[in-house]
Amino acid sequence: MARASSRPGITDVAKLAGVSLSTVSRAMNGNPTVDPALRERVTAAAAELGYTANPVARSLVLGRTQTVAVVIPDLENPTFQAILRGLSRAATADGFHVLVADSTEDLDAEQALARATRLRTDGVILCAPRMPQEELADLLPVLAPAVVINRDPQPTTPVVAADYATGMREILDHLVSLGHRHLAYLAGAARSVTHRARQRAIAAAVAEVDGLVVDEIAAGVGFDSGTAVADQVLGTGATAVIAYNDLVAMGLLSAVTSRGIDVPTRLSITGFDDIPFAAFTSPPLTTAAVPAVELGERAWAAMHAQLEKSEPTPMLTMTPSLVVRGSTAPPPAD
Amino acid sequence: MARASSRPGITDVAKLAGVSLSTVSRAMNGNPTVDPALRERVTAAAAELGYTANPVARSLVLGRTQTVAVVIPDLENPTFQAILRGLSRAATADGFHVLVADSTEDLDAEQALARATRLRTDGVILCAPRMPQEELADLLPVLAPAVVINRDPQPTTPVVAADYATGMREILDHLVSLGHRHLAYLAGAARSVTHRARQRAIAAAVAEVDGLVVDEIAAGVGFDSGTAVADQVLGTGATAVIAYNDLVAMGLLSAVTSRGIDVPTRLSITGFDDIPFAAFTSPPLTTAAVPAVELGERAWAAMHAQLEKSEPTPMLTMTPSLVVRGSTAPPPAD
DNA sequence: CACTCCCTGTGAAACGTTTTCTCGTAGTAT
DNA sequence: ATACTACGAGAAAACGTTTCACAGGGAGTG
Repeated sequence: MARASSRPGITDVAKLAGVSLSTVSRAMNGNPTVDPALRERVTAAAAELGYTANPVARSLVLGRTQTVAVVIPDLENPTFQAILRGLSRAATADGFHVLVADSTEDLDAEQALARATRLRTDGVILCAPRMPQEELADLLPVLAPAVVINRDPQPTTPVVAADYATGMREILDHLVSLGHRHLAYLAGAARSVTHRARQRAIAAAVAEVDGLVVDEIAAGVGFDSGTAVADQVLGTGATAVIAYNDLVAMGLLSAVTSRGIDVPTRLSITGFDDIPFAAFTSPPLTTAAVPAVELGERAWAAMHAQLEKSEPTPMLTMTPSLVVRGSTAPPPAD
Repeated sequence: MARASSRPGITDVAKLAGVSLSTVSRAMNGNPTVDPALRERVTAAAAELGYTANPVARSLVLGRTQTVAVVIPDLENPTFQAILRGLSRAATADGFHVLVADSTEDLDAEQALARATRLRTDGVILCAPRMPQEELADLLPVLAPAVVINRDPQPTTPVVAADYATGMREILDHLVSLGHRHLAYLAGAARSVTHRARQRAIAAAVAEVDGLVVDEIAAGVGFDSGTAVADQVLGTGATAVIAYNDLVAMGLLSAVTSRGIDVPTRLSITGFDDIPFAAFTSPPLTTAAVPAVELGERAWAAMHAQLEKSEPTPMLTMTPSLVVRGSTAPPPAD
């Protein structure tokens, strides 16, 4: 007999309903080979006891946990927050749970975290823009099933990504069409895949547009990185600056504005991502909108497909859309 | 013999090391009663096989999962994001995993979600500002161990909360000291505990300050709610408006600015929370800074204390600090 | 009336650990 | 030399479920 304090087990239900455990299990799981009358008795007994099957025990025997892990480099970054949000809601809608692991930008922790969380979940969605490709290639097989976000195509793992190169090109074209020829690019994470995509777009634009010059300035990925490079940016004489992301753009915007430089008349600034607050700076930020929530949803869909139908999803890329707001204008006349 | 495809089990390690399962288990768990030489052999065998104990099986026998659930009403809200961030990092630092459940403001789903996640975790941290107290009181015992965020004290469950009444009072005092006597309060979630705390602070201020009038206007909790009530706010003739939170304040700020009303010279606006972007609106927002990250950290500490030492934490409240920025000024002279 | 077949429900094994209990061996003391 | 202690290792039970293999019984058919 079970101690009264503990949660009721399947045995308790069986005893109360006067059947065997197996019958209870089948009845609860909707197995059609169980007599309706018996099923009725069982569900009644279960309801009376407030019985719910222990998911841990189920997981052990079934070999699946109904849970997936999401590894994110930085929960503070609005883009990753949006990805997590889209993913979490989509997974919940399908009856799955989400384990969230914030690697806090720690490259070493990232791997370990991914492996560790995989052990208690059915798969991991990996958002690791800075992890070296080689390391990633080693990691993915042990993580399978996995889904990777914002990386180049992988041999065996579905990738869901935004097309940063195209988004970047749209920004470049926008600035060029405004008349800018001397730009500055605030590079973020040097090792990140999305940074290299941006560089490709820049190289292509420089090759195609006569007289276009783009100075690359090392910066970070946060607001502070933007403020920190303000003087350096102004020193280049560029008439427009392409920030690595909206956060950096906002930092730069704030710093140059406080130096008395008007945006956009004296200097144009663009961001990237279109985070929720990009529309509310002054002036509001021209940026390339990355559909982060949808990225998360698609990542879940790719995972779900592997889990249920063990059907691999092809590479899926989504194109950011240029959002022109008030932070860009033609270069000053002088 | 195990099929080659599967992960190595404790039996495989035992076989390779030439010992029994029990010894492997003891060796891996650092049980001191195992001979150093044997332990050596076991760890070597484990390393060779790449063995890691199956956490699900461990959880079943140990009765703990090393995982906690966090139930959040809305992953889109920056304050909840910050709470989650603080919580997640603190829990990870202590070797725990975090299951995140976004109830998407759905009151019914909230309960079910909390109960369901509790079954696969060791406890749940509940952030449910709108759940009726009676319902909460029924729920908490079944969730135990639990920690509640931003609610009034509960009989058996630790509560970690920001003192919204005091924060509100500081805002009120700030506006009064600037000379404002006619205020508008944009009420957010009418059923939320923090709304009632704000109301108490308003009532107290009105009782103490001669001639102080505060009009309460129903609004929501998001940016759009702020824009939606702009005309209504202007219609009251109030010289300063206290928004439910920064999001609402930003919406209002945006709407009144686009109507040509200057903030703060014609109208003062205050927010609440001090979300990351409150400093970057124009003008930057005067607000009461809620230490959300720390709230999350403390919530984890309270949970951890229950889990390890089964020692209940007393009610813990943190006081928001007034951050005066550019969105408040003395009322217009006329 | 008897045999076979099918449908239901039961018993038992399995999932991969931890841990208690027990046993054997070696060392020490009388 | 014998007996007792102590310590380390193995066997087995337990965690709570699912599911396979089997048995029992009822019905249909020859």
